[in-house]
Amino acid sequence: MKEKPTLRELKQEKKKEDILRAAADVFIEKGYYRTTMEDVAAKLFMTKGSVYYYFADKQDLLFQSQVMLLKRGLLTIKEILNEEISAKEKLKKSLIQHIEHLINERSGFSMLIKPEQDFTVEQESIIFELREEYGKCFDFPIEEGIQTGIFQTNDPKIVRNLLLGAMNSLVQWYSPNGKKSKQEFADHVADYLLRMLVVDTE
Amino acid sequence: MKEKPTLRELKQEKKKEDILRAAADVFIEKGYYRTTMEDVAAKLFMTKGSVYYYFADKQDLLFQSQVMLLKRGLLTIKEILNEEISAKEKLKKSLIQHIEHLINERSGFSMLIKPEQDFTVEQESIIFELREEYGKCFDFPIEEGIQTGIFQTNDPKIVRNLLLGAMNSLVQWYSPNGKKSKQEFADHVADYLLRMLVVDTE
DNA sequence: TAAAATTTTGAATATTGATTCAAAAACAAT
DNA sequence: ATTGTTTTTGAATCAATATTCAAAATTTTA
Repeated sequence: MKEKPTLRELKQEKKKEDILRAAADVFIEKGYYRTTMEDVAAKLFMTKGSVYYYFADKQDLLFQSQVMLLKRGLLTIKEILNEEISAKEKLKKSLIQHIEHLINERSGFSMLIKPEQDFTVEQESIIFELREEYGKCFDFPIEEGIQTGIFQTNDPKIVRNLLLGAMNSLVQWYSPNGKKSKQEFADHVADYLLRMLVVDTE
Repeated sequence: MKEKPTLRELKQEKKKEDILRAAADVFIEKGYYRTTMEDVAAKLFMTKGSVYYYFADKQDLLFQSQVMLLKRGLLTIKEILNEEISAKEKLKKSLIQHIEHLINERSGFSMLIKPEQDFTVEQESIIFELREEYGKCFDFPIEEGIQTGIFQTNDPKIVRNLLLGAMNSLVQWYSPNGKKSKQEFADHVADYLLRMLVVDTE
């Protein structure tokens, strides 16, 4: 049943890939809704009509580019699982792998709307201030804890961001149907997060 | 210079608030780009024209509703800072507060595009599968580590999600201009995250 | 090289949804 | 009740793009 792929088919495959890469790039940079089909086409010096020859519609482009990114990430991370190393090493390597994937592709599991892309500069700076102020509410106790020695870290800023990032992700995966009550859940999550700062058991 | 607010002005204030709340709700539920001004208006049994009487444009609605949410969150979290408790207590309380705020408002620091909102059901389920597969790559070593006793947690799923959430947030705040090299950075971050699982110092 | 198949083009169409606005309705003050 | 002010309405406008499509260009095949 296997057909030999003709030259043409190979070419077509390549073109599709190119388009997907370009699309992913632009989507990541400008956000899905703000990119036009022309943006994508322009990136490859084609016209939008051409893009439609390869892909059904804009949504298809988003979908397939997401699949591509995910598959690409999966490939490398799966290799790690097969290595002959301790679970801790394995996890650490996977984390590093994922982090580098994120940094390089600038694209995570979910697409973001960055407000700075829609707001005016004044609006943007106001939001920025508020977020800073909010962040400070975590920085203060962290700094205090470092002073008094209950927290151990050389990167308070990084940890702060990790804490906030981990929490904010809740919006996506928290389900109120779990076993735990809201309070219990919040309490446990807070404990796990706190562990990032507290190394010794008291 | 202070003017007594007339009945009318009070009413107007209230209406504005109502609209902002409604807008925030719909934005959170459907995502900014997918909500129309009519959606917002309908939520309050008004017509879109009316909304324009109170707000300049859609963007303004997004901006002001974000400000509202942020300010509301700030209010409660700031109180915690003034309490007479240890830094660790303070941080924990703040974390819990933030977590509950997130759960209740279903809105974090950034707006996300949830694929389930744009994709067809088939597309959605494919993406879902891939993400699951990806997540598993972290679950396996975590489970293994729990078995062998190097990891301590009763909530591997939660921790897994926290790890991924924290990492994915990188996309938003990581700057390549920091002191650390990419590798160093990834390594440190991974170490902090690992702390969530490893309680004892070896 | 000619015919057939594939790919590209860009203008035309379609749709969606934001924004405007003049008129109507509701309201407040005298 | 009358008049002036505020608010609401919904139809009309406007703009931006996604999408289509027939014709032109290109490539492959024989």
